[in-house]
Amino acid sequence: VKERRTRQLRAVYATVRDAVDHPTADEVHARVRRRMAAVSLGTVYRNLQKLAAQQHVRVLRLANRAARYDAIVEPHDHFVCERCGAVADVVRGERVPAGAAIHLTRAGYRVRSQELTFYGLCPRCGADRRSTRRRQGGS
Amino acid sequence: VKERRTRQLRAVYATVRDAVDHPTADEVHARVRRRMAAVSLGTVYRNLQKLAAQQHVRVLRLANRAARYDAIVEPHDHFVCERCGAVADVVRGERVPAGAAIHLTRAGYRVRSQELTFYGLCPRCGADRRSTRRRQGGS
DNA sequence: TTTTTTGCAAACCATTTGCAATTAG
DNA sequence: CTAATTGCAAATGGTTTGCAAAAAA
Repeated sequence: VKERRTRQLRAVYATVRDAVDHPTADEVHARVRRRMAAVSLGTVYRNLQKLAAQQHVRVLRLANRAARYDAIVEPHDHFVCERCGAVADVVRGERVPAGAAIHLTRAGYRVRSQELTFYGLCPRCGADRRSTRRRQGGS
Repeated sequence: VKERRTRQLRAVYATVRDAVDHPTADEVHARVRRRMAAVSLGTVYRNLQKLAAQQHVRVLRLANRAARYDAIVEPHDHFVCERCGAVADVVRGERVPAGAAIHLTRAGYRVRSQELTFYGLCPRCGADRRSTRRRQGGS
């Protein structure tokens, strides 16, 4: 007997899958709690890493402190707003620089994956520099 | 009166500048200590962030836990070995995907910087999968 | 002298872990 | 049944911070 499909696991996955804002473990925890009572943060972390190991979610470690989770596992990039912290998915407009990868491969490196992240200001924060709230609160 | 050029600040900067392995704050601390007695870790952190604010060093937050520091501030990418944790600089072989950036710009985002990181196995770890030490210890 | 910086230790925050009690299969 | 999972709380690891003493300018 192994690999159980617990209520908690399902809830954690559903939460990440339905989120559009790349929530942190804490945010996932808060959202899961709104649907079912008393799920511990530790359990959320454990399920999150289990899902990551199974490739059902991707872990994003951007400039920020806390890791963020993304249920879209297909290759794509991200944009991080340096003002409000929001993370957006970026459609890969053209193939990422094969040049560097080939360079590495020739030098004996085995490239397994790559991550491209853009930093700057999102439309809301870039528009005018006063009237923006710090975060789009994870309710 | 402001912005003092202390022995500690100089030592921290010199250490990062002379390093080729993108050391963590802890590693910088250890190396600084070899040159001058009793410098506290807190001071190393403070100086590191001061240098970062002045753009004299770049802070790298890769998949690992601890931040790493790089004295090369010109745009370039990195490769992270998933086995030994080593970080290597990558010469940007060809222009980074202008496509995605243009896409973002058109959508109202202001792109200020970008970071491309490759993950995989470095030559040493990829060669054979047994005889490799976990880290290239910072002597 | 005056103000920044340091050292130290405690505080913090995100994440992990040990263990007894639950629970899915 | 019984091994995997949970909840809880304590432990960890990286980084920050308050404060009095030390040292640049």
